[in-house]
Amino acid sequence: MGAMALVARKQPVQPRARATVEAILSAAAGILEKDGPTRLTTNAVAAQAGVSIGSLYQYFPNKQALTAALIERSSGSLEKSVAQAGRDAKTMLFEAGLRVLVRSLVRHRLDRPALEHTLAFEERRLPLEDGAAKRATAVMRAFLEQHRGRLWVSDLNAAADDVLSMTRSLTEAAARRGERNVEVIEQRIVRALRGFLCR
Amino acid sequence: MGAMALVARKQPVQPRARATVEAILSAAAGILEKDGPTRLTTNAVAAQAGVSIGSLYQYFPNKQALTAALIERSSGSLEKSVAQAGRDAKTMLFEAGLRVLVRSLVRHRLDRPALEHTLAFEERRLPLEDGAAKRATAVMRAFLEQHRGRLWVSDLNAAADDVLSMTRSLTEAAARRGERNVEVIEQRIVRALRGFLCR
DNA sequence: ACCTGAACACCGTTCAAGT
DNA sequence: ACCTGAACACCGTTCAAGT
Repeated sequence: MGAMALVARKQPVQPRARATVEAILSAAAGILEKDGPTRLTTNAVAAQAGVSIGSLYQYFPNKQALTAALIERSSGSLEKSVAQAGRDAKTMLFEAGLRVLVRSLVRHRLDRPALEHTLAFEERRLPLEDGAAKRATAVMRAFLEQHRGRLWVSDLNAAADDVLSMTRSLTEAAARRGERNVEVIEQRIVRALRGFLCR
Repeated sequence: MGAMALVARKQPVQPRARATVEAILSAAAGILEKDGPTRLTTNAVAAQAGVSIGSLYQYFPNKQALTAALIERSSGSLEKSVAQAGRDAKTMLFEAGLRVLVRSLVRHRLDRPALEHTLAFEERRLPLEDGAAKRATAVMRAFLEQHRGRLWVSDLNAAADDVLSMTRSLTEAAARRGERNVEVIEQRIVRALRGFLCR
């Protein structure tokens, strides 16, 4: 029994192996982005990466572990940029700080909308402890705490969660309509968030 | 070639056949809700519905058509309740009307959160012309139009789209945290929407 | 340490045969 | 008109054999 393993089975140590893992991950990302989860087959990934199916299973114990690795990679890069935005926001007034934080979220999502949308969906289904995603929420929470005085909300954790949800869904809705202007989207989201949080 | 068929292959005419289709659909909904899309296999659906796999394929040309049917069913019932809310809202002040509309959306989503979440995700991937979902958006658009004077927005279609997105994501976030109090959730969403739309 | 590809169980889908 | 289940191609995963 035991929960299914979702972490990499073994770390690549030689450069050749690192290249293999890299090729597998970017092939998976490409397929997920272009054709969606249905077409993400381990055989297709191995073929597109130019390695044998056996090599794939040497580093990933199963297909879900592949997706999990993509999620970790994505939320890792998100965490980085949100953390930086959080540091910048510390010395700013509420609205400017909020805008900087929102910008980092919008940029991340708008970078590869189709891929990020799928990953976000899978993230909720996979039993992974996504440390990076949690830390991104914590940054938002810390920002809200700093401005608690002007906020309406009682539960800061829930509020940070809601802020990320709203930002995600508004970014996605905009991307779906074909909007690409980060500033316009960002301004709209900040307005929605201000209405939600303040007063 | 040609796009994959997503509509029912043939309509059941005899009562026995209608019962078969009904059993298939509710088995599919149950599996999707309980175990998620990965476990939704045609064999599992047929087994749980108590019919042979051949019977399933008599009414649904492929697995996606099954999901498409669930989506149609869900957005059909959503449309109904949103349309009613829209009629009620017509004679109300802005805020009360908005609340009534939001309530119908929240209720629908909170009814079977896991199922609706999966269906919403699949809906974006499937090339279906979802008339009911579009009509639900149109109801919201009409409501916004009625109160255009007090709104900030320029593009009413985009605004209606955003309102539905925000409502969905905030409802989902709340459901994920275990919240079940419709009034509390509804009030929070209305506040966010007011901030987003007005001024 | 790393890679390969045949092999097996299972899933989507079809079809010939039934009532 | 409706139902059945064996059959086939394909996908996830393993494993014995290689460098």
